[in-house]
Amino acid sequence: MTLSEENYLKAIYHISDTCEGGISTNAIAEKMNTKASSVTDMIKKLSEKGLVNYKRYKGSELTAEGKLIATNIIRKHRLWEVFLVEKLNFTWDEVHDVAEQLEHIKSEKLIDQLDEFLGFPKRDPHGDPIPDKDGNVSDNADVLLVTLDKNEKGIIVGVKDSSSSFLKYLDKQGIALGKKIKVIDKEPFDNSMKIRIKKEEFMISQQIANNICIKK
Amino acid sequence: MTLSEENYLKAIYHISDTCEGGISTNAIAEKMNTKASSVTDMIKKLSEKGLVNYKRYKGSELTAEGKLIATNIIRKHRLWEVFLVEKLNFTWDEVHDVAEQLEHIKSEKLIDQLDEFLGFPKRDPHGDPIPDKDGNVSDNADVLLVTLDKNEKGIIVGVKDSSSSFLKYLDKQGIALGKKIKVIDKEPFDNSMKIRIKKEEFMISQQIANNICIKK
DNA sequence: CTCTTTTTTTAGACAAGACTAAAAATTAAA
DNA sequence: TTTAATTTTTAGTCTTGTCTAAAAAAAGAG
Repeated sequence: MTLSEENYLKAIYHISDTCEGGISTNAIAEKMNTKASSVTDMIKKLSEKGLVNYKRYKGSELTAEGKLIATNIIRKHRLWEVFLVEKLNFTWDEVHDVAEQLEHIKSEKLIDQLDEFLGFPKRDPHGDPIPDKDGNVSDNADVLLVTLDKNEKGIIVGVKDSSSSFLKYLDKQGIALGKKIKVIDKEPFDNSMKIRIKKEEFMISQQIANNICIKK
Repeated sequence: MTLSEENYLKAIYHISDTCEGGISTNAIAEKMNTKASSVTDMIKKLSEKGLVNYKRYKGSELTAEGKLIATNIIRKHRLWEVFLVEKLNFTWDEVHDVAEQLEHIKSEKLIDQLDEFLGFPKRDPHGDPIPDKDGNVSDNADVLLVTLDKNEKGIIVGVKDSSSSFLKYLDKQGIALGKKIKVIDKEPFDNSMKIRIKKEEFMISQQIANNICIKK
């Protein structure tokens, strides 16, 4: 696996998350910041290796093997993000570029031990789930509110913090299980967000958004 | 800096440690497991970038800038080795290949924070000194006995462990400050070594060798 | 000091991964 | 359904880092 091959698999995996069926060459090119012709070349190579299913003009799809490799890279990426934030005092917006490099380090022992060292975390600092070794990703339907981007919406299905003070706060704001929620705006600086619940719009801090589980 | 460029600088730095003057193209080729012609090409490139001084047929030498880059990579390598051994339960013979990858991760913050997280270690698990950010390497003349390879020799200049039981052991074996010592053989499996002091040959364990300081 | 051996460099080629420009297939529109 | 627009692929080129084979320089031997 070259670095480039790994990045293609990861890109296809991520696009597959939001789109159904075969992934278009153009979509991959956009994600990878490259040209469609380059994508075609690489897809052919990955296809020959049995990592994607590809038919000319019909788009691409990861095979089981390709998907396993992709989730493994994502697993590594997210574990490193946890490490950077929890152990090395990175803020959650600083981690991405470094994790993007670290995710390509090849050593099974390294990642297993890192996982243990971090206490087998379930989510990365952005609230995204960390896949297990076999590529199982804990139901992606449930995510933390904090991971939603501007204009995304979902339904409140749980909270992480269940202290009474937190729950009282939710009550006061009219935040309750089963309510529909939409992100109106998101402030990149501190990840506070303006949300709407039942025509009512208000601001909440990252800390709050970090503790609310959403089904997309 | 590409990965390959970094590896060349590192190789030249390491060869310079044992040899004086300009480093021969062949020596670099051997260290890099490549051919002399490839080395010539790369050296030219590094020379144009001002990282090595190079004259046709006369060998190469790192410039101050090249040396700084090399020591920085070595700094990263050795810090990661400490991390792997101290935090992730690697044994000291397992760390090299992984550190070889990690040393190329680019992030100043990462390495600064790692250094702090590890408590600003002075040596890696093999006893080699960790360069500081400015490329200063603490006097390389003193190393741990355990770092010597087969056939290397030196003079005993200190011990790390000064418990009485350890010192008694040394006494009994005739190991004392100022004695000349030569490594006759080294067992890769457990890093135990056969050493010679004054015509007397005997075996010592890695644990012992780890606590004896040598001036080469 | 000349001839041989070794070392180093040049010249030309190749694989990976990217790009541009042009051709082919698919999709959309009239 | 026949043309127009878009998407995808092919063909050919470029760069990086490597290689082999051959030429050039330096070092060693007689």
